[in-house]
Amino acid sequence: MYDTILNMSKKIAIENGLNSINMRLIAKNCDIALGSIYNYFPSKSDLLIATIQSIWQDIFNLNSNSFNSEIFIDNIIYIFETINKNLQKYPDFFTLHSLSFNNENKHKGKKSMDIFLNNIKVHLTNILENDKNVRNNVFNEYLTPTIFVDYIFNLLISLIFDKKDNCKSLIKLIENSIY
Amino acid sequence: MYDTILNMSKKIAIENGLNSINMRLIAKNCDIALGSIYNYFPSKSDLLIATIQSIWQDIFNLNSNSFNSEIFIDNIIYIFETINKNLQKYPDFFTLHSLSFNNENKHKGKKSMDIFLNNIKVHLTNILENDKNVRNNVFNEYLTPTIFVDYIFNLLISLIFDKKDNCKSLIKLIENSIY
Amino acid sequence: MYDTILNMSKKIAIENGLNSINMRLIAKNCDIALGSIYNYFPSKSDLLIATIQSIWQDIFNLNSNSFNSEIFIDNIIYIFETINKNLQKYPDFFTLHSLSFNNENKHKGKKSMDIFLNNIKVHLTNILENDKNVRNNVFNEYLTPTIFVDYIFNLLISLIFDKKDNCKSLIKLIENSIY
Amino acid sequence: MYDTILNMSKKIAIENGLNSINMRLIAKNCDIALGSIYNYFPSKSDLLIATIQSIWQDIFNLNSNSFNSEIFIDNIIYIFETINKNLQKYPDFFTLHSLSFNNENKHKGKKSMDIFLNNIKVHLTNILENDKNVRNNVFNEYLTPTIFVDYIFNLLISLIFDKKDNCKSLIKLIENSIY
DNA sequence: AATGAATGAGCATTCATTCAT
DNA sequence: AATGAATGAATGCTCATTCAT
Repeated sequence: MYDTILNMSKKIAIENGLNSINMRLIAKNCDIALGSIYNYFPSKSDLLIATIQSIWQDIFNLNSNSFNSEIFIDNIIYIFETINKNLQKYPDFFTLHSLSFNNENKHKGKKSMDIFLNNIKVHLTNILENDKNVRNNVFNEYLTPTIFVDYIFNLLISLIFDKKDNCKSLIKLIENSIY
Repeated sequence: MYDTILNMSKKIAIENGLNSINMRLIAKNCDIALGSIYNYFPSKSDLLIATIQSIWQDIFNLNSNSFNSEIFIDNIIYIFETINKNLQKYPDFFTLHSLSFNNENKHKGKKSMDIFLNNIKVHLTNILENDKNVRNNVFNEYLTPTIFVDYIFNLLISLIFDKKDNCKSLIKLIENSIY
Repeated sequence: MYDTILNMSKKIAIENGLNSINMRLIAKNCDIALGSIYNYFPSKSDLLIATIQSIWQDIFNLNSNSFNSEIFIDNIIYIFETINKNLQKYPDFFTLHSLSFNNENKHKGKKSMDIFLNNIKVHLTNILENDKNVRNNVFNEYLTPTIFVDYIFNLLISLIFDKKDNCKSLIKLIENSIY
Repeated sequence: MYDTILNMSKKIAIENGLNSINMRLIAKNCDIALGSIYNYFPSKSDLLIATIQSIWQDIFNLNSNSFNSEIFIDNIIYIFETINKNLQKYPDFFTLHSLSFNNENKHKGKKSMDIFLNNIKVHLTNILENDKNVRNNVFNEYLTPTIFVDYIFNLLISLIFDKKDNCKSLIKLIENSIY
């Protein structure tokens, strides 16, 4: 039941945007009583947080085991392709304009999300730091490996959102930057 | 009157977030009648679009004349600093969690915004293409100057949102990438 | 419109008790839109307070001018009869089990009510203190005229609530006590 | 189990008011299943009635044996002091704004309550009627001993609700009235 | 152009009660 | 007897929009 509700919430979010999620609609589409939702999610806010997290999990379904290369650039390609593959489950994903939390839920939701994404970033940073192909003098006190990974991750997400089918331009940028 | 309404809308948006904009509140704070707003903005949606555009304009208040250097990197620094300066008018800007449009308004609003930002990007691209310090083989069929500018712009905005007080890490990235 | 709503609220309160007041029912019975109520009463709580106060006012519609006797006992009779007369407007008054405010509204509502009732009590106390028929040694440090008036008022209300058609027993008690 | 539920209901009623009693909360605080309550109390209404009666019983825990004086006034003092002592178990008693029943339960609940209180009143009336210190001509066809006891009882309750620590003013009133 | 009262669909949330296990 | 998930009517409140004046 928990999953039924959550999946319906995800479905609605993806098809019509987060703002169109409302408890009545979910109940109706799940063919359950309105009150039943509250047995599993104490408030709409909680359901929203669970929904967003679940969508992110679906899309960023990468476990550390998957990073099978010691070459930074290969991992980026792997991530891009995995995400794109995962996104096939979400053909309407891009009407989902904003996966960010609103002000109230920011504190509750943001934290667990950041931890989740951070694991990937830390892993990437480790690989980058041990990548022997990186040329000298690429990093300094301002542009650290951590910040560089942040930047690349940021651009990667943009590519995804822009529905690019490859990340070759980003790869070229990385090559220019560090190899 | 148009401006009175628009400015109040901006004020509310910046202080409390886009979602807290509502017609009644604006009318009340402007000391005008609720119905009067509709003489200037046919719907809330239109007011929202105008509000967001105006905020962006305030923040990206760069006219092409301002780009006084032929060095790409100098223009980036100039943009970063100008935006940061403009932002001093908006001390609560960052409670404005999302400046994006919702589903309905997406089509209406996104377009004019893109045109606006595009002017800056085109200008930057021109400068980049004529920057003689750029090393060879930096661009290819995937990573074009246009796309590169997109990327840098993207990262620039991130720095702003993250309240960074300088863009030295981004400059270093650019140097690594193209000089 | 304000009065339409208030009167309907009073009607419902008197016929079915305070707890059966709800915004939808009032709107429906008034043949107006639910939202319209909120143009006049910002919240149910405010409507409730206004309702209770208005009922009390209707029932205790005594102005100081009406106290035309210098004899304490005559005023008590006058008050009893006036209230009973006013109550004819409220044949179902006694299903209104409790006219007290709930915890939340207590502070807001109780104050103005107390001021209202207090005026009558102060007036009665004045008359009592100047009533020359009162025998000696009736009051002491514990039983002051103010407290005595409180007591008598209290019993008067009980008589009203018990639908007594006269207050002769109370008069006898007063006579025993002070004359 | 019956008592566990009843006591929890009393606890909640006294700490937060009758209106905050709800079946879920009681079940949770008793660490039993929601449905189990219904094995002992067929409806919330029944639980409410039992709760109110039990609170009254706790407070008016006077058995006839306790009336050990033949002097009416001594019994009043005894009742006042006993009630005040019993109330020490209920430090938050006075947030319990109304111990009366709502419309539906009125008929069911009021009756048994009245019988309970009536026993005390009858007893007091007996004592009053046999109190040889009572002066002549105190009672007549309107003010009977029964009604007088009603009055005094009424005022006694008021003193309790007003958190008075003694009933000396009431005693003085009684002395004035009948001795 | 200006006004602002009226509208009413829409929303989150509560909670007594039922009933299959 | 005990359980607790499921129910769904009920409720207070919001707010974009309309329209007669």
